[in-house]
Order: sequence, then C-alpha cells, then structure tokens
Amino acid sequence: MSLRYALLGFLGLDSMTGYEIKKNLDQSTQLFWHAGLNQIYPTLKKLETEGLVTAEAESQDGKPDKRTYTITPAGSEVLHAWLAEPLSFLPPSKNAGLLKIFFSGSLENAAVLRQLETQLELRRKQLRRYEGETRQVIEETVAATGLTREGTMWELVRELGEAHERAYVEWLERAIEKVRQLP
Amino acid sequence: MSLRYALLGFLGLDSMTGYEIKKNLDQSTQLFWHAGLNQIYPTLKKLETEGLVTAEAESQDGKPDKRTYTITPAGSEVLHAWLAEPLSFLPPSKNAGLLKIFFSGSLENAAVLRQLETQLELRRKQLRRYEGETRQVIEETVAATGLTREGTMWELVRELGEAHERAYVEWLERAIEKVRQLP
DNA sequence: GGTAGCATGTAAACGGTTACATGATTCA
DNA sequence: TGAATCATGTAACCGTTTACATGCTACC
Repeated sequence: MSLRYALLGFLGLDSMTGYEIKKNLDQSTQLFWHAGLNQIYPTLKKLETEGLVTAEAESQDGKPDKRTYTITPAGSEVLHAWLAEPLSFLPPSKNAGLLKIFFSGSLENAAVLRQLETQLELRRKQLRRYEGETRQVIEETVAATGLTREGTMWELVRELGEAHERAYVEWLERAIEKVRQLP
Repeated sequence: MSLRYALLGFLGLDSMTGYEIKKNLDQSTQLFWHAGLNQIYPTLKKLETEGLVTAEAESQDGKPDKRTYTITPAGSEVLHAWLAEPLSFLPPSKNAGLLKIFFSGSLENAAVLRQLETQLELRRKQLRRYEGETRQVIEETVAATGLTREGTMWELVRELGEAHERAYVEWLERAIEKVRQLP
C-alpha cells in the first residue's frame, strides 16, 4: 500500500492532477513503482477524504473537470514520517522472467535460448532508456524547477536502475554462452 | 498469476507436499517469487480440480493428512508451454525502498543517511546469503538428485541475484558518500 | 515454558488489473 | 481513418495478505 506515498511524494513537489501524476510516474518511477489511472483516481479521492490532500476543480469544455490536487500539512507529515522510517525488511519481489529461466532445465537448448534472447533484447532496450530518456527527463526537470536536492536523489535512483539493467544484460549474455555449450 | 507455474515447476522436479514446496520456495526462489502456505494450499487444490496435478493423502497421527502432489502429463504440458513462451514485456516491479529514496529530497541529510545505511545492511545480509547458503543448497540438491541440467539453471539465476545485490551494495556505499557531502 | 518444526486449512479484507464509459482535439 | 493526448471515472474480478484455527513433537 505504498501508492498513497508515491502520490503524496509527487504532490509534495508540486500541485497537480491525477493525469499529470501518471505521466510523472511513467517517466521516472517505472523502475520501482507503477499504477494505472483507474487506481490513481480513486486513491486520490481517498487521500482527500482523509484530509491529506485537497482538490480544486476547474471546469473545461469537452473534457471532464480538471481536479488539481494539493498536499496538506497533514499530508506532508504523513509523507515525511513514512520517508524517514527505515526499511525494516527487504520487500520481496516477483519476477516471472527469472521464474521461467529457473525452471527451464527441462526445456531443449533452443527453447531456452529463445527465452534468454528475448529477455536480453527487452533488458537492452530498458538500459538504453535509463541512459538516455530517463537521464534527460531528470536534467530537464531540475533545470525547470530548481529542485537540485531532489534531483540528486532522482539521479541516484536512476544510476541504480542503469547498474541493474547493465548487470542483467551482461548476465544474459553470459547465460546464452553457457547454454549454447550445454549438451 | 504465476504462482501456479511455480508450483508446477517444483512438482515437475519431484512429487511433494505443499509444505515441502514452501520450504523449497523459501530456500531458492525468494529472489523472484514467494508465497505463504495459505496461498499455496488452495492453489494446489485448484490445480487438482483442473487435472494438472493429482494428490495422494496419507494418514498421520497428531498431524493433518499429508497430501503428496504429483504433476500429471496435462500439467507438464501446461508448464512447458508457459516456460517456452518468451516474455513479451518486462514485468513491472515495485520497490518501496527505492520509492523512499527517490522522494527523500525533502528530508534532512541525517534521516536520508539512516535510511541508506539500514538498506545497506539489509542488502549486505542478502548478498552474503546468495554467496553462501543459496549456493550450498543448489550444490547439495544437485548432488542429491543428479539434476545437473536443472542445477545449471539454478546456479545461473543465483549468479544474477548475487550480481544484483553486489550492485545494490556498491551503489548504496556511493550514495552514502554523496549524501554526506550534500550541504 | 516457549519456540520451531511438521502439516493442513478457512474467511475477510485489501490491492491491483481488466474492461467499460465518455468525448473533444490534434496529428499522421 | 485511426491513433494519441487530454481528462475523469465505475464495476467486476482476481490475486494476495492478514488473521484465525488446530494439534502433536522436539529442543533449548
């Protein structure tokens, strides 16, 4: 149930609509969090009833009312308390790609190689994204908003993403070599 | 919905009970999948009604009946079809630890450092686990069962786990240095 | 006396995904 | 003509987590 904190986190940077939060989420956070609009809108409403954010509706023609959300002092408090609380255990993760590889001992080499090569391509694409687009978005956002301290944190997280994808790519390349040499 | 495949994967190696699957899951798969017994037991029953596994109950005194599950030919087919199907997109992952760091630009240095140091300790522990215990379990299992081809796959996945944790540890060390130098 | 291991389950609640619904504008 | 962008939502379903329930044995 950390989506609440992701939403509060973005609203802590600036007031914005659910739609804008979604765009930010897709651009910068997809390494470690994601959500659809269908989940974001009701969660924002819930945060509103809890007094952690306020909403201001603006009429538009042809489109639904634009609801701009702003974090309240209570919301800031809740967010900061959560951010400062040290992680007490590693959040267990799930990865269907690794699950497939882990159990593919009973497949033929060719099928395993197809799987590994597909995953390698996906990981390479993701690596290029962290090196390029994600990096640029951070730079531009810092330039546009002056949030240098926040920018340092964003850049740190991006670097981990890049390192992880690079480890993935190198590992998959080695794995392909190894499986090729299997009888 | 990959728990089904994780269960079928283990039963593809050997017939066993839900309790034993859980032990195997905890020892080897926690890098990429996890589940509680409360989820495993009903899912096995469901697989049984679908004809993908069969169960043999054995009475025990003082304990509930021991239900040993065996994969059926239909189950093997379903498993292999899933394993051979190449991943079509990167499964999006969630990581509350990174979420905290990403948004901690508004925290004081001391609070950020507490967070980073706690996470570093957890990651170091996990790295040691992959290097030691996990490696040993794989070696012993291969020695006991003769599943060398499967063992190659397990060892590959373990190596990625180790590489990822190492990347985490090195990154957190660098991050701590960087945050210490922040004004 | 308490914890860990063995061994199975149910019920309620929650979080998240998929599908559905609307409707204007802009661009290829 | 169709897809993408802007902009919001609801309903049903499914997977997962948390809490509850039982009970024996072995070990510290």
